[in-house]
Amino acid sequence: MSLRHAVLGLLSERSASGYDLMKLFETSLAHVWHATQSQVYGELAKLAAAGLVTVSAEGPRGRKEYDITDAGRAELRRWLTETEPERIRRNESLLRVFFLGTLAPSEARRYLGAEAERAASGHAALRELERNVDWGDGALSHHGRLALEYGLRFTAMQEEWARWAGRQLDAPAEGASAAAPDSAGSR
Amino acid sequence: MSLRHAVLGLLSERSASGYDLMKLFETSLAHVWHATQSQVYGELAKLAAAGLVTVSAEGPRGRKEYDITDAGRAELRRWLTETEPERIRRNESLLRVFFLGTLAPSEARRYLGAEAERAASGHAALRELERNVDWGDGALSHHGRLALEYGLRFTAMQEEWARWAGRQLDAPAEGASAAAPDSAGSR
DNA sequence: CCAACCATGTAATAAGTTACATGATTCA
DNA sequence: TGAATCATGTAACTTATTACATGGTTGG
Repeated sequence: MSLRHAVLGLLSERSASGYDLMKLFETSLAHVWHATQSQVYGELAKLAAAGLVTVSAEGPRGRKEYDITDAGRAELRRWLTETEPERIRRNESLLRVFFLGTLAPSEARRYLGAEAERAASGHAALRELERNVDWGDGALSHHGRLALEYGLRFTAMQEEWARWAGRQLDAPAEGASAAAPDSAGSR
Repeated sequence: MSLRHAVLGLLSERSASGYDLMKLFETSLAHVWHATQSQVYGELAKLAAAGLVTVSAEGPRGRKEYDITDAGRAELRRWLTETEPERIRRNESLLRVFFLGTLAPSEARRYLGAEAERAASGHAALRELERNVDWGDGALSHHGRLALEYGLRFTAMQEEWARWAGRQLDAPAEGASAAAPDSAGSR
């Protein structure tokens, strides 16, 4: 139930409306936790009912500003310190790799090439983001910097892997014995 | 709707029952696409209704063996060659990083330390898997080898990142200027 | 004979997506 | 005055999780 904690986390930095939160989900959290508008509004209502946030002000156009409560902060803290993050168990790109054998070799190579490109452009987009974000806001953007570095390393790793995997397809399919010099084993 | 394609992909290698497929989801696809038993049985029924698989045989204990049909193979192929994989947009571990500022520094450091440990033990588990899997089965395990290498590189990257991020917490919070020598920028 | 394993399914609930519906305010 | 933006919500549907329910077969 991490959407709940994502909302609490954002509100722990500053109060915000559903609309404000959506913008945060689309910018700062875009690569980390996706949420739709209907999810956010729904979750805010549930959080308010549970007493973890309150409507602290109402503005023009029916705007409702939400504040995190002490109970909300306690729940955020409990989540961060007492629960383990769920491991990622779904990766569509990688799922496809399992079934590349059903394609012609040239098609499989094309897929891995496209993967490398996607990773490279993801990397470039993060570099761009790095230059454009105004660092120095709150703690959130300070830690966001750490997440961005993760993204940079991740996309770099993905590209390298995809290029390596592409070369494996060309190499003789002799099984595990063929450890590439470039393999993770070398680290 | 990748569960559907995961099932088709597995059946493209060999026919299987729902029970057999579940074992495959728990072993080969464990780190790549998680599915529950009720999802698998439900999906098989839907696939059969759609004509993408057929019940090719019935065995003891009500066992139903499923075969992929030509329409099923066509759909698998369409998915692999004509659609783009969905990017991962949810990463709970990384979401938590954004909110580490709400914790005491020692707690934040503990979190990143635990992340490094989790990555390291994931890496070790994959190394173990690498030694125990009998390579040389079908195309599926050949490509599974590629996915395993991805896992090895990924967990290595995660551990390195978590250790780096831990050091960042100790370093002065001067903002973006403090590029670590270890940063992705050095590559 | 009984434990382990094989084997399939349903029900209830939760989480996530897509589309729709509505309207106020600001500013050029 | 009209476009862009602010702002909230609901409905229908799909996907995923958890728990339950049932029973057959095999092998020590």
